[in-house]
Amino acid sequence: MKQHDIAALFQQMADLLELKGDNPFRIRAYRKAAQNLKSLTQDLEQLDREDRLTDIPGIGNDLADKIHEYLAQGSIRALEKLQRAIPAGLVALLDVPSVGPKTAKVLYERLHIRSIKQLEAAARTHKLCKLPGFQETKEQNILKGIAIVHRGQERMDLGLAWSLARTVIDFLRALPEAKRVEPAGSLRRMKETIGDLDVLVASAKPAAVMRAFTTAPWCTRVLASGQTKSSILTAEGYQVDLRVVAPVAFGAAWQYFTGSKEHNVHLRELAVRKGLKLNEYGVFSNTGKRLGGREEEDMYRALGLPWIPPELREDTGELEAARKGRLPTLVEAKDLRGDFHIHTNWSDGQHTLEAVAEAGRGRGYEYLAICDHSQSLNVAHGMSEARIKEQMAKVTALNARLGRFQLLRGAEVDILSDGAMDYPNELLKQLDFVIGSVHSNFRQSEATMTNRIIAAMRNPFVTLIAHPTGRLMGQREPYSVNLKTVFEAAADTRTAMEINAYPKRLDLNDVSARQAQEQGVRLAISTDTHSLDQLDNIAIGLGVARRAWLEPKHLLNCLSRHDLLAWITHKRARAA
DNA sequence: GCCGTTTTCGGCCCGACTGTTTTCAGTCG
Repeated sequence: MKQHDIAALFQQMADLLELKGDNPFRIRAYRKAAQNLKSLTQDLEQLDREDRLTDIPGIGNDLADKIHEYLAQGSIRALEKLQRAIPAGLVALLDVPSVGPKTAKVLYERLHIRSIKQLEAAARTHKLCKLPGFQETKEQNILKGIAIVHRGQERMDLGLAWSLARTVIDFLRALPEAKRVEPAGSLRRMKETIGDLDVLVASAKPAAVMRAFTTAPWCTRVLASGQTKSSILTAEGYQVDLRVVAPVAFGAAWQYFTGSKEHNVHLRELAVRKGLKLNEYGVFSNTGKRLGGREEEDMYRALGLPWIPPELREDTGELEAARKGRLPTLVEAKDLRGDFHIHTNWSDGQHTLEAVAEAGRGRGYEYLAICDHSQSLNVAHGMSEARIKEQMAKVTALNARLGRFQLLRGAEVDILSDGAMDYPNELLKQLDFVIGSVHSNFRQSEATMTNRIIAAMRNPFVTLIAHPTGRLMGQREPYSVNLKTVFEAAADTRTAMEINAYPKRLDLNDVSARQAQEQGVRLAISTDTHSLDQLDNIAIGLGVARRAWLEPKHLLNCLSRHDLLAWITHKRARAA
């Protein structure tokens, strides 16, 4: 994906310009452009061919030229010039908490430090505190910062982040001084990974809340502690930021603390143009009169906007949509009538068909699709043809006793290296719901992998392509596949694409799912459940779907069982 | 470097916390 490469280069240029002490607004322009490139759902090379790169928000003539230069020649001269001027290691110093561009510049100019290793050595031998503006404390803080870098704390996946957040939130909600406690930040926006947790409390006694927070059992180190804001580290090394505000300002603070930063900057710019000022305490007129802030809605209403769901607050068009009254009616939990991609102990799941059915009915679903592994996937006890026929009979018998809630007879069928399915069509046609998945030969070329998946979609009995990129966050990179081409074929063949809700997968991701929807593809959120507690991950997948601007009409899960089966039959009939 | 229902030039969000300060710069989100 070229746009991601260019986004990274623009970020790098921003870092280098920062070290150089360049115009901060110019630096911001590079960062903003990088951000917008990452969330671009159009084809960058096509925009370039059509000379429409400046249609991308934040891209003007200058950056358009640089994008074109990279696409044509694979390099950007301006970046190379910067790289020659500024030693490579210097950028890495910015990773150290408490070291910003000014500090890094002094370190380089005075002590010729150009790597974290050199910085650590200088700090340990007390060379830093001899520098102007440096003292013992700053030297110690730099060493602490280096320790944090070395521990290399990875971002939390969304599942882990929510479980930690629940611990923190439950603790704070138990405090008598806390009137209201809510998650904020990227956690509330349901970003796929979370750097640190943000929690907001409304209280008339902030000091008591702060004291409880910084002495909580899961707090092992206090990074900062003030009247309204504190940061701590948990034993696992995760950072939690707490902000305490008066109840009258709760909405303003929740809006501010939820972000994203880009959304807030844009929102505040709109406010300035209207002669208003937004901050975390409220919305104010130019005479300083307070116009609101108790509820989040106050902040948007003052600008003539409807409330914007947190998952959309990424400055990727939501403010313009809000202004025009075109915000999507996002899918909600209550719209979901079922889940697909459920494993049982017939392959590598933990629970019986009966237990799964009971859990599905207990959640108020209309259906669950039982999709155990196919014969080739030996490591996951893939089912032989005889065995899946046996399972189908079992499901049919079970359904007779279930009533309104029903299990769908399905399978997660391997897409073999050549694009063939791992069961013959005579068997597939007997199933209600067929998932096609790539579980082998991940290293095929992009063209081969793309054709392999498209071949599966052309099979009339394949309903859904699961985890379409194969990534496992922190463990396995996505395989090479041209998603745009895949989506074209998906729309053409009426094959749905999965948003896999397993927290380390989450593919399609938010940007790709939005792109798929824009190309007319139907999507499905499914949990890939192997043990019953994982059915709860539907909330994580729902977050991705909402970040992708999806409405109920875009999702298979929102169809009744009757309409779902009709949708599946349509593809099969058309192929016949 | 971008951008315009004030503008093609002159703006560009806003505040908390820290450290080293006697009024503020740097960093962070």
